[in-house]
Formats: sequence, structure tokens, C-alpha cells
Amino acid sequence: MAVTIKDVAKLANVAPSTVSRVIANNPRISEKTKRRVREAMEELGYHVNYNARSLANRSTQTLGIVMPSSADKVFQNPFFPEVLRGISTKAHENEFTLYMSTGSKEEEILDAVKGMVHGRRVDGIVLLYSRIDDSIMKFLKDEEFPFTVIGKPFKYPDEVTHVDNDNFRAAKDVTEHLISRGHERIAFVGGKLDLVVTVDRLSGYEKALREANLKYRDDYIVHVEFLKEGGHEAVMELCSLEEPPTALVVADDLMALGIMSKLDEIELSVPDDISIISFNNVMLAEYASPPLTSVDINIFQLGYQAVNCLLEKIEDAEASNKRVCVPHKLVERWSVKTL
Amino acid sequence: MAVTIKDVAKLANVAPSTVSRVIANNPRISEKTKRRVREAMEELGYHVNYNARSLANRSTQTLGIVMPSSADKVFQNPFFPEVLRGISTKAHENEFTLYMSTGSKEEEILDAVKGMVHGRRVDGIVLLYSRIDDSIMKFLKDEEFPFTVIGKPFKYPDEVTHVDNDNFRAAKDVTEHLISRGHERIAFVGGKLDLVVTVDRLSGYEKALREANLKYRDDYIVHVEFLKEGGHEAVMELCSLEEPPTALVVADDLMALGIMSKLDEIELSVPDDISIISFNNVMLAEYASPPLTSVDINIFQLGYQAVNCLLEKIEDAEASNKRVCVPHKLVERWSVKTL
DNA sequence: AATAGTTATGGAATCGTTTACAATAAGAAA
DNA sequence: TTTCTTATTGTAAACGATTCCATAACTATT
Repeated sequence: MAVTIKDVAKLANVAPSTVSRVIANNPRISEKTKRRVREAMEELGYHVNYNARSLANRSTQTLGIVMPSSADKVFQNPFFPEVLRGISTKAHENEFTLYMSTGSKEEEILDAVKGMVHGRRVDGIVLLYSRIDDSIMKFLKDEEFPFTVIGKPFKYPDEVTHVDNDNFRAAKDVTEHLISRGHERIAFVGGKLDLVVTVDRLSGYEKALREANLKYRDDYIVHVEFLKEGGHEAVMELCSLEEPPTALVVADDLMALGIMSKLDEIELSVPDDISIISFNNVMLAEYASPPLTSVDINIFQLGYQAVNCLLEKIEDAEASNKRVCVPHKLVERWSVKTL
Repeated sequence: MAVTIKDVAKLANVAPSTVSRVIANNPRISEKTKRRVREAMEELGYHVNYNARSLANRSTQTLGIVMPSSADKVFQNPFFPEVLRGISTKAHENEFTLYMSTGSKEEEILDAVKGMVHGRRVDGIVLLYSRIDDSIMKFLKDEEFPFTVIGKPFKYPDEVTHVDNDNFRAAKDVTEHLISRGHERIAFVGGKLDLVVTVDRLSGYEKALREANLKYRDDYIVHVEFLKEGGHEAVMELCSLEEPPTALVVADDLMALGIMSKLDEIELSVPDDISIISFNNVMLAEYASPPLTSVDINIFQLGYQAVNCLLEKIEDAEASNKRVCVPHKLVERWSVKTL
């Protein structure tokens, strides 16, 4: 059986409560007894039992992470390891630990999340994505459980704390960049339309077009379920249009890679025949051929700040809801040509 | 305050112990009372408190996941989301949940792991990597805590349960494949030498060479710290050799991408000037240009089986140590040319 | 009819902490 | 010397389950 606070108490000749206070480094315990107790802990090899502590404490010092359903292709995006790195860093700094949802279908994940919150497994939750109509977000909101989302909540942006990029702006910037390089026929390739990030980027693109008095054409808008077969067809269609686009705004680096691979197949060259700008600036963007011009959205910060906000909410449940905007930056490489 | 088992007991007019039994669906409780208790739970909106349960139970139904230090570039490999998917799937099937290590330096991670095991936060641990001299593995082994590793433990392969590919064999296969395609000058590009997987693949490569009576040349062996600047230099050196290789065995898809990007820069074409075979068959391999011939190591299965083994160990601490070998398969695409 | 054996449930201890409150001793003030 | 503080430590009740050990009410057996 593991060594408990009582064993330590006995050896150090104090009450269990005293030992507990020593652990918490309570200033009301004299240095002398602290020393004695610490020696006893050392000698017996004592370690707190977090379950017991959490029970007594009503706090777990752990954060729940909810990923998109692992069945989803999106899950394979290097975005996740990187955002996790940010989350993990901040959590570690504040001595919080991480708990992960499992489950592959949305239904399953919702159950897992319910388990986390009702079962008192976590003090707060980070949602790693934002979909247009998400049952999990709804649940968390209804329960008034502390949570933050990475990305912009579609329904109640003011009522839920979130950290996001200015995706509208970023897409607008990017499109304008293309326009300034002489492009007029610019197409947009986005991911699933139920992801808020997709709609934001789409509207930024649209706005830029409008402001430049360029035609917004429906046949220039394509939605690809991440880099999948469907995407390839979409690219084909785009290229076989009477007036094919000279440039593409692509909502994700990986999608851009997929597209480039298809383009390569049909012997169109980037950027000579067609220019591409994509989003996220995942490490891979640099190693594509040609290296991709991409919007760096600072994924690490997204994770880091999300935890930061979450901790504030946990600390003070009454804290008002915040919106943190992580800056983006266009990093130019070789996938864009000036016409 | 949350509703507890006692509240339910009161409402249903039974003892708390009875409620507990109903939760566990103990057959010794009559259907009638079960129904009554369940109604009460429903009415009050009861949910178990896992902390309390774990405390009483001495089991957490959760598994710890230890990733490589997030400071490490390796972390960004899509390998991890995919292996996590496997882990998560099997864990979910058996109603286990997941707990993640935080920390970026090895030291920090070790502390986190100590917290997990001493603090009774998890019932077992999966190590997502295998390094040649790993303090964490040593700790787990010394503590006789249930754990499995993905990859082959370098030091005590028979004493620790692990799931791995036959990397030696896979590398040998791949090298022979190249040889059978007429290549004689084949170089090896591996990752950090302290990863066991690197040394295994290197020896497979070497063996194939020996058996084919081809010269094993030191200047054909290059170690790249993942896809980083250093890697680029290494490629340059390789290509500026008097007798440059005609084919490359590359230990990781991402590394291969990095290499191809460099090759592209110096205007060498794959596969016309140089052939490449890599490992892992991450989704991206398919979207490289040209699409990469790569060894599919079945990452999902690695994760799935690792959890499978771990659960067995948790179930029965005396269970003997197993070694599960996940089969690999060469998937041929367009990065290899027949000479 | 008395005894043994089931079946369904309750009582109470236990898991390992935390923490409100009580108690004590020592020192300061009167 | 007595009383009041103050500093330090102890007592015991939570926290919310699980589970061993009764026990009561039946049924089956002799």
C-alpha cells in the first residue's frame, strides 16, 4: 500500500493536518516542523494522491482538450501537434495537466466531454476547433462550464471566450496581395463549409474582390473536404474552365500541397501557370516545391493564449468573456508570380 | 453542490450502497429497485464523481500518453496525430480515457511522468517513442509500473512490452527493392541516431548492401536532425560526392520532403536524377511531387496495439512481456526509377 | 416445524486529502 | 500574577464513492 499523509505524520510526530499544511507550504507552520516533516516525507518516499486531493479540493488542476473527431481527416493536420505544443507549454507553466477526449464520432466525443465535466475530471476545457453548429460547444455553454475555443464561435461570439486570428482580414490581405501582383482571376479553395474559419476566409476573399471591382464568380469557389480525392476533381474543374484562374487562395497548407500534386500531374506549373497562397504556414510549407507563400497564423500562440484565457476563467468564473486576436503575417516564398 | 449518491439514495428510499450497486449493475439488486434508483438518478441528474470512485477503487480507468519533448522537431510529424488516433480508438473501446504529459524538456517530462504514476493519475502509460538511453523508460521499469512502448526498447527489449515494426526487415526490403531496380549507389538518410528506429533501419540497409556485395560507404550515411537546415547541407554533400548516389533510403517521409525540396533547388529531379524511398507513408507522401514510394508502417495499428498490450498488463500485472510486430508494406508510387 | 440456504438490501468502514474550528503554549500587557 | 494575544498544532468532519459484513425475508429441505 502506498505511503500516506498519516504515515508521514506518525513518523514526524505531528498530526496529519500538519503534514498537509507543510505540503501546501502554509506559513503558519514553523520552519522547524516543516523541516522535520519534509525529512519524514523524504524518508518514506511520500507522494500526494491527486485523486484524494481533488476530491477534498473540488479542483483537479487539469484541463480537457477536445479535438475534432479523429475519424475526421482534419485531424491529421500538423496544426494539431503545434497547437498542442502551445497548450501544453502554458498549462505546464501554471502546473496544470492535460486530459484528452477520445472518440471518433461527434456523438462519442460529446459523451466523453459530458464525462469530463460531470465526472469532475477537469477544471476547464479547450475546444480545438470551431464548427458552425456544434453540440459540444452548446453543451459547455448550457452547463456554464469554463471553456475557451480556438477559432471564432459562430453563434455567440460575444458570449464565449475565444482566441482566433483575424481570418477575414488575413484572407483579404492575401487576396489583395495577389491583386497587387496583377492577378484578376483568383479562385478560392476552402475546406468544409461548416468550419467557421472557412467562412471567415471566404468572406475576406470576397471583400477584397469586391473592393477591387473584380467579378466574384461562383465557379471560382471550391470546397474540398481536406486533401481528398474530391479535391482533385475540384481542381480539374477549376482548370478546365474557359477562363481558368491565374491564382488560388487556399485555406490550408495541406490542401495546397494536394492541389499542387494534382497540378503537377496535369503538368501545370506553380507559380508559372498558376499562383498559390495558402494559410497556416505549417513547417511543411517551406519544404514544398516550390516553397509555399503562406499566412503564418502563429499556431503556437493560439494554443498558448487559449489556455491563458481558460485559466483566467477558472480563476474567476465571473470574468467577462474575452476575445483574443493572434496576429498573422504573410510569409512570402515562391508560389506566387507577378503577372 | 453536485448531486451525490446519497441524494439519490434518499429519493429512491434505499441505502447509498444500493445506489452504488445499481450503478455497477450488480445482479444482486432486484430489477424493481434498479428501476426505482435509475429514475431517481434521472430525476436528480446524477453523475458519478470519478475522483471519488478512483479513490475508493484504486483505479483510474485512464492511460497516460508520453510524447517526445514538444521542443523537439519530431513532435511536428503527422505520425503523432495518427498514432494518437489508434491509441484513442482502442482506449475508447475499453472505456479508458487519456491523460497527456506536458513539458518541453526531457527533465520536465520525467517529472510529469513521476507525477502521473506516484500521484495515481493513470493506470498505465504508453511511451510514444523509443530512444537509446531514456530516463523515462528507466523510471517506469524501476517502478514496475505498467507501460508499453511504441518502437523497440534499446536496452531490455525482452523485459518491456512493446509494439514495433520490423524496421530492420523493412529497411532491408526497401534497399533490396532499389537494388533490384538496378541501383548500386544507394545512400541512407536517417534521423537522430539516438532513436532506436534509426539504428534499426540503418542496419537493415547495411545488411541488404552486404548481401548484394555492394560497398558500404561511410560517406553515404547521413544523419539529419529531422527536416532542418543541417539536412539541406547533408544533401548537398551527398550530391557533390565524386560518385553521387543514384538512390536514397530516407528514414521518414517528412525528411524526404525536405530533401526533395533541396533537390529541386539544385535542379536535380526525382526520380530521373535520383530515386527516393522513405518510411511511414504519412498521408502527405501521396501528395508530394512526385508522389513518394514509401513504406506503410501502419501507424494506426502501432497505437491501437500498444494500448491493447497495455490493457493486458494492467489487467494482469504478472502477464509476461510481449512484443507485437506490426506488418509493413511497401507502397510504390513515383519516386523510384528503374535504371 | 425447525434448520439451512438464498436473495435483496442496509450499515459502516475505508480510500487519502483538505480545512474549519478548537486547543494549547508562550509571550506581552496590565 | 492574571489576562489577552498570537503563533502553532491537533481534532474531526467533510469530499463522494466502493465494499465487506451483517441482516431480514423468503424458499427449500428434512
